[in-house]
Amino acid sequence: MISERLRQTPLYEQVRTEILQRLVSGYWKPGEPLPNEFDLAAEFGVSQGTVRRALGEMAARNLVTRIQGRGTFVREYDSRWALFHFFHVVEADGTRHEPKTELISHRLAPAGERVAKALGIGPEDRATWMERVRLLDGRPVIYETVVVPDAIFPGLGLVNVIPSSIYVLYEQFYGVLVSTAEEDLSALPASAEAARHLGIAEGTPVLAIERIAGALDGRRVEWRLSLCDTREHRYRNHLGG
Amino acid sequence: MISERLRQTPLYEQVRTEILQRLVSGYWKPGEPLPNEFDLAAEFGVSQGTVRRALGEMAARNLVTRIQGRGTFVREYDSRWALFHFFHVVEADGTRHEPKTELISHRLAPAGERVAKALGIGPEDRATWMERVRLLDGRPVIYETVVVPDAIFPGLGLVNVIPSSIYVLYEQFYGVLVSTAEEDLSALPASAEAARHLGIAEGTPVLAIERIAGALDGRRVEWRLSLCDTREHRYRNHLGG
DNA sequence: TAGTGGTCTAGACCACCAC
DNA sequence: TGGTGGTCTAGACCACTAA
Repeated sequence: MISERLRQTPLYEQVRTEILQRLVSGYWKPGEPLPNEFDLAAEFGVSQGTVRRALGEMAARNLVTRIQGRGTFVREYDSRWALFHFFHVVEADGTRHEPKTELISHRLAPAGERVAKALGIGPEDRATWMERVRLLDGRPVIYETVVVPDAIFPGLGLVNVIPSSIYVLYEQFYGVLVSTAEEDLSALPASAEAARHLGIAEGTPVLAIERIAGALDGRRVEWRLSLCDTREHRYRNHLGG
Repeated sequence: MISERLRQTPLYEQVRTEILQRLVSGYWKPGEPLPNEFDLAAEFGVSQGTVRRALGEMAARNLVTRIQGRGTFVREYDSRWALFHFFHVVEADGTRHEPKTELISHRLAPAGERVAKALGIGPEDRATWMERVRLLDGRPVIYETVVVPDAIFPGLGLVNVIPSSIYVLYEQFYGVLVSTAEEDLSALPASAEAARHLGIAEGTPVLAIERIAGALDGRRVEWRLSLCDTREHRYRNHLGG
């Protein structure tokens, strides 16, 4: 029950926050339908229109999916959405292809200064380190290092199989839904290691994407450094509109 | 007057489209207030709520600014908004600074194959070419080439002064409001020319941002190639949320 | 105080889906 | 056919701005 009339915050924001907390807490799980608007309105003690507004905003943020005639559903992780939202690799002609992923290494180790600072944890805190190569048409185009805190993903460093879409793993095994990312882009000469994995000469310019991914509840859950060979591919950004 | 009840498209979309066309056509000019919701509703033959929804969506897309107690205003170009929306240069520590701009050259010439293809014009069509350097703390960090069709910006190639924020010029002198951008990012070795302007060694990796900017009415109005020295600065992207 | 946008409600009707 | 979300309306009241 919401409906405190002393409110400084609008009712629809309170409703949105309450619904969000239920998603975060797992009270409603990905893929499940929410109660309909009238039931939610009755439960929260507001009108249907207020619930509608809250749900509409959540749909705009991709937290729920609304389907006319069927209902409102907790968003399931869609690898294509992620791929194109967080990783817009395109061919020179603008077409998009889904890269394949090969896991190179995978271990438990301290986070270290740089990652710790990015994720807001201690440098000695344990984390799972993964190295991967992404391939397009069988040729390596991205060499990346992914680091996640063991406190948030316990045991991930010991698992045998890491699926290609790691964000699906985060969601389905740990209930962590990645919803935001902050990326810092720069150009670097390829290190010896990166050059080896990408099959290019050491010192070749590579696009470096340092990403901090955030979960629904605002926690920073992943640090990632992607080194991209952009001689034949581009990283695309669409802004505005 | 809208309100055709045979509609396939919702009324609020028709209202939005009609208002957008008035912005594009200059019927309402940047900075000017729109009529209030009731007057617009009466003019279009819809209810206030429908106008409200149309305006709310336009506010979300940054086309108008709504201020409680004052009214709804046609958005004026805000250089800071653009800078951070289209060009998020950040220091290593994440702070943002507005770069200064120096115009290096400025001439009228054919668009050429690459630009013509990007802008959807003919390679022989005339265009204004501008070269600029952007500086942070007096040091060059970005060397960029900006090309715009003479058909859209007639005489720009002959003007003496080009202001630092070129998008303000587009808007105030030509009524062209840049609202979208598509960017392709890659890493390149600095050419001799870029190296000279950036004060770096030839072959140093630079971040290349090839941008096609779109106007409110959907026309592609600018092609731009920015070569960024990212040794001490980053280009930041915020996704999701 | 008058006028604006912001919130909230209540209810009608439509479009779509599943059964 | 019944239930869902989508659109649209009408009207009340609030919050903010400006004169």
